[in-house]
Amino acid sequence: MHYFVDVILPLPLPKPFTYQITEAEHAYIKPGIRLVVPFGKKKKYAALAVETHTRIPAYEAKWIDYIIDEHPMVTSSQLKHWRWISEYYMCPMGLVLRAAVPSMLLLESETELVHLQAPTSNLSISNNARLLWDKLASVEKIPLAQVSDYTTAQNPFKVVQELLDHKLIATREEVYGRYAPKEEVRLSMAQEYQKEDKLITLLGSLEKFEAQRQTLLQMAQQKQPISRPVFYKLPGVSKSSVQTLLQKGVFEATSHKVDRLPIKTDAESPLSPLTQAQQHVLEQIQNANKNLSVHLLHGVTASGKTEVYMHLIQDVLRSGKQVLFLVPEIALTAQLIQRLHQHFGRQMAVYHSRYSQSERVEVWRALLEKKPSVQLIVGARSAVLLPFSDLGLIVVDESHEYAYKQFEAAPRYHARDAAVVLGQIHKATVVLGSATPSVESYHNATQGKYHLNTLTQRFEGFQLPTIELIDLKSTQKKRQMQGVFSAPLIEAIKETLKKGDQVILFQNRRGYAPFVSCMACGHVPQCASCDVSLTYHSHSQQLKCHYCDYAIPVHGHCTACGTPQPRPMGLGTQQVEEEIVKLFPKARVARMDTDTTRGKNGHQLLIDRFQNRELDILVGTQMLTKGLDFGGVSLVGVVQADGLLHFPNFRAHERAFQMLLQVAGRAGRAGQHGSVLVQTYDVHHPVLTQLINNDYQDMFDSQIQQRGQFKYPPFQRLIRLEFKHKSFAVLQEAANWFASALRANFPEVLGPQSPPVGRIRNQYVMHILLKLPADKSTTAPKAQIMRVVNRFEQIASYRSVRIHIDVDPI
DNA sequence: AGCACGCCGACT
DNA sequence: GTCGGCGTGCTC
Repeated sequence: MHYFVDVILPLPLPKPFTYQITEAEHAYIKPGIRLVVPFGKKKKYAALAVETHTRIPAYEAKWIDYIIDEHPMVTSSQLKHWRWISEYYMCPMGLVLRAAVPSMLLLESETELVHLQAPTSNLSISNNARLLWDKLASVEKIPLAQVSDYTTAQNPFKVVQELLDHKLIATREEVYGRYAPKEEVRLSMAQEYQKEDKLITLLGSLEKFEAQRQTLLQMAQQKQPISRPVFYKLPGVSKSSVQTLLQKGVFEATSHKVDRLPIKTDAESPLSPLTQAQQHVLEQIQNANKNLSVHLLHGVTASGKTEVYMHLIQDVLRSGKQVLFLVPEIALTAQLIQRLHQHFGRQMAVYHSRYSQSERVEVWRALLEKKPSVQLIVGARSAVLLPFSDLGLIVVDESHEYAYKQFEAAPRYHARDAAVVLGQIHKATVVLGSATPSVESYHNATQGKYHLNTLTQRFEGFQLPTIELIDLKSTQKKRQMQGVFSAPLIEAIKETLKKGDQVILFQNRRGYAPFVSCMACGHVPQCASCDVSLTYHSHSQQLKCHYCDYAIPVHGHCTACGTPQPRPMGLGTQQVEEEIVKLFPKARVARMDTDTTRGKNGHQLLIDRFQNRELDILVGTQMLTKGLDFGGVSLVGVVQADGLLHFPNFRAHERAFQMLLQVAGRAGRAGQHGSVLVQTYDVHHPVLTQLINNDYQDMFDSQIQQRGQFKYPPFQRLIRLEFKHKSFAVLQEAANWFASALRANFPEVLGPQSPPVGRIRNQYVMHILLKLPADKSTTAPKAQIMRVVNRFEQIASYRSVRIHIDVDPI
């Protein structure tokens, strides 16, 4: 009898691969266990076992090398969920595996290992592990493939994993990677002065130096090294004395890696009581029919959705079940995470792609072991892929956010939809929260697919800002403009600054990217590899492409006709910033967009400065809209709303409404009355009317009517096929072939057409959009598409055309 | 996705 | 004559 195991390799392969195993291995291997398998001529991969069997394959199966795990690293419900993602989003399982599993758990033969110092002296590791670790101490780094040269262990991968788990070695990328763990400086008394007599002598000699004496006395009370910032805050401690004592060698400073989430709070503060309205929603959700477990929580700004979430979470945690709390982007959610941490710190872990590999692995393993310290997971998109075993509740905060949809690389999944499916698998309650729900979600709620819960009351003392439109057509006619600012907006900024309040200016750069145009011939410099105008960056004096790395210095002369001084055109945040600085030279102005927040803590630094009132005016893009609470802002100016309204996408109006309402919500949070001024050329635009009336229902009604009329979601499902090739002729022919092949099977095929940017990195791009009925299963149509893809790939001349499929594109 | 194999241009 | 460009096809 021959025995086989089917495995998923972390590669874009269409199906599992089959390897041969012994009878004993057949009895041992369970789905979810990792195996090391040979692949190709010399590569080795950690692969995931999904099935053992005795069916002899048509090819000669290779033997596996090793079994890594004793217990599955992936749970069966997790596999089920991954399969759904793989099938629904038409993406190979291997890529779901890649997206889900921290790379440290998917070691490859090239992975380089480095030796780390032991944190503690009493190690409980196997003999083989200790021998290998000792040997590794003498070399700088070794690739995983060569580990077998350093150990006599039968299963070198297992030994490596053991050392990784004990943090005795690390993968090179982790050590030198972009996301090095945060360092914290800790202070302690130098060894010499820890003896009481030495200390007393020293104190005596410092009689004339009261500050140093006080500082020293404070340190003498510390039983262990203390974090420097914490020490500074203690009574009697002076910063300069600490410096002096460090120089004298009385204190010692050591640097430690710390968890990004600070102190695990011992005393968790109790939750604040709910209002009647919140209590009502809470009970609605708790007492709902368990067969229909998805709830849309439509709560207006400042209605206290978070309080409801917290009570739900507390309840589920007490029942012993796990909770997943999804946020659109961790970096912009610091305030919320802090609040959750105050209440649930002991049971909570944050999971996020910016966390170090070892932190992610830690969370993964802790979840597998069902540890109470990770009963609540707060995370971005990829947290839906974690090994939950007993989920009771999933909260999707700001569920309308597009950041939940992965669009750059497969698997192109929508975390909100994946969360709904995950909830079904675990029979968990799913709460989708938003002040401006997506049209799809709200439609589902009105159709009875989701429960609808609404919160319309705001906190006491909270007033919604007044929203006013400024007609740019008329202010321009009356010559009431200074650059991009109208007289009423300038006046309002002036008044706000006079009051000592802060101002936010919002300019959505998309669709209005500033470019350089020659005044004489109108020439606009283009990217050499993409079909876009170059964007002007005044700080670096460069013209940059936003789609690739192409950049050229700004010439004093037009490259086409030689006329001096090409002029920047269009309107971007940078110009808004420059103009505001000219108009208000005394104001402290900063800009927040992807250019200024590149760094790891870029956002946070700016947000902190703004919150601490070190800035008066903040200019920014969408980034500003994400749930930030700034107490001092009483004016929000939208520099030009038109770019948002006329975006060529069926979701443009919905998006504009969401974005403008969110940005308006930044004005006047607690206690004070704020105002929002929206500059536009189109004051009668329905979205702007809906905005000033704060009328979500009207926005929804008009959108749902249009979506029905023009056959868009939620009435139709969209699948977008993207084709890329360096030859436009080949691409066009291939895309045309594909479109006609689809038309033979499907009634609604749009395209092929070139997207707004038709060439990126020297590759031409074409799209085909397929519409499928929303009320029928998409399994058969998707299989049909894959058959067309297979036929397509049989044609030699099309073979080099890359196809990407995006299900439910945004 | 990698990576080896293979067929065509710019060099010693 | 070779070195190396990247197009093509395979990996159980």
